[in-house]
Amino acid sequence: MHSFSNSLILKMRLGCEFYQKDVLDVAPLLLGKILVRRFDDGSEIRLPIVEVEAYKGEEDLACHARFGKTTRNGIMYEQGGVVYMFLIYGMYWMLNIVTGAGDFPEAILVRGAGLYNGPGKLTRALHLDKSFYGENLVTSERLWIEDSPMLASYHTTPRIGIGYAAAKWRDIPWRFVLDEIK
DNA sequence: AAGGTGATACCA
DNA sequence: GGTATCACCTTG
Repeated sequence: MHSFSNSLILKMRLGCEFYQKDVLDVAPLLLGKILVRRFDDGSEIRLPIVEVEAYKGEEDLACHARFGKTTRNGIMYEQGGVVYMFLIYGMYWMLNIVTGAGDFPEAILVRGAGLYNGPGKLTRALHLDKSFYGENLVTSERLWIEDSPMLASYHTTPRIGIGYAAAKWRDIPWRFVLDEIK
């Protein structure tokens, strides 16, 4: 009875309904969920998500959609549950989870999972790159997120690396960080 | 404190 | 076509 529930609950992939809500609702819910990367050889890396940031709409002056829809950010306008990848500083691919019901650009940057503390280090460790642009987390065989019964507290701060944005958006506390377990 | 690195987006 | 701009990480 105990082992039964372990294997069922701990390996439950999140469905589209999880992602197709407001980005500010989904972002904190993502903390503690298990990011799973499956490689061609069948091996898997499973890491609890510990840090995320929300980017919401064209009026959010820190969001890539602030100048409207382009080829790069187009996937942000899709229904939640797909992946938005972009390259930054010529070296690092950023992993973003698109959320919402569609026709509105919003996504969550995954900044940390497991022991990987930066968004660039995480994608390097998981071998995530441009080929994951548009990947569907509900159906993909190589990348998805699983539910976790973990209960955890978190705190919020302003987002990182967006100093160019007007104060209102620079200071808004849309970074969500899992509290350390002591 | 600063440099490496390249896709994207904009202008022309 | 050219150029400015980055949701970073490492090294010193």
